[in-house]
Amino acid sequence: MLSRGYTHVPEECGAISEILSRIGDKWTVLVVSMLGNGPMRFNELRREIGGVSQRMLTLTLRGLERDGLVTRTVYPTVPPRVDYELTELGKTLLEPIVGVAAWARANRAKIAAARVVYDKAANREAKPGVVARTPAA
Amino acid sequence: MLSRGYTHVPEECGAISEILSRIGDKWTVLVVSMLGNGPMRFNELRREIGGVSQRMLTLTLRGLERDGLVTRTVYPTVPPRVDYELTELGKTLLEPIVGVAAWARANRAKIAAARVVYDKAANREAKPGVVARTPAA
DNA sequence: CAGGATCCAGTGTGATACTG
DNA sequence: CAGTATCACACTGGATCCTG
Repeated sequence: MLSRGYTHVPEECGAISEILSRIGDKWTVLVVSMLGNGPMRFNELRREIGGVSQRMLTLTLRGLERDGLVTRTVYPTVPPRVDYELTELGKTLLEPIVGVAAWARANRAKIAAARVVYDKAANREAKPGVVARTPAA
Repeated sequence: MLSRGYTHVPEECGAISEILSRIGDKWTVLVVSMLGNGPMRFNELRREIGGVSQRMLTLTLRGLERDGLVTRTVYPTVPPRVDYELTELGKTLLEPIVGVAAWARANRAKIAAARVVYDKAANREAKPGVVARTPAA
């Protein structure tokens, strides 16, 4: 496990961080996951994901296209039809991504519990008798 | 995989998305990775990571602590000494995280190349003869 | 249907200065 | 050493309106 001899290369950190924040944005993982089931149209994705604005879905897809993770296929029909599909590179991303997603799903309860504990402790030590942090909500 | 019968549960998406953006922020993955090598002190982390502001490192560590992923141990000496260490839960996160990090490291060249191609194409069709997008940088 | 353009609010991030 | 406090700012993301 990372043995002990893990060599930290600062230069790589920048690059990796950048990619990480790409896939760490609000919709990328969701979109890639959905596309893992096969090609989808724009509004199809929009419906399935739910809660994503038109703008953000467009931006997310553009970004993924730019990074060579999805292809965008336009059928010049009327009304227009656009299919999005994972590239081979995109499909390889699927595996690590579902790994993280699985972890998140498996551990979100523990995390939620940890937060409750932490917040409670924070409130106690904050200033006993005074307002404290959580504003009632 | 994801077989075809992947069931999309919108409720889970919210929760997963939230966790994803937690670990998808700018420093979390880096910090967890470093801590994977064993406990570290505040400024030790700061130095090793490089480029992280004091504020952001503090915020990141607080967040991880709140989520039960790292422990914070204060030694009441002078000068003060604080050790950060992964919890058991934190260590389980290490595996999926290095999976993604490995993917990022392995494919950043392809991504960079894809961007060049995409941007070049975008520039050509943008307005032939005019400035175009990349602002010189 | 797909998505471009605009405007606006929230917040994530950083620089700096100060403290126990 | 290990923070906290404050400010300033860019960027993310959403709502809305418009077009081919």
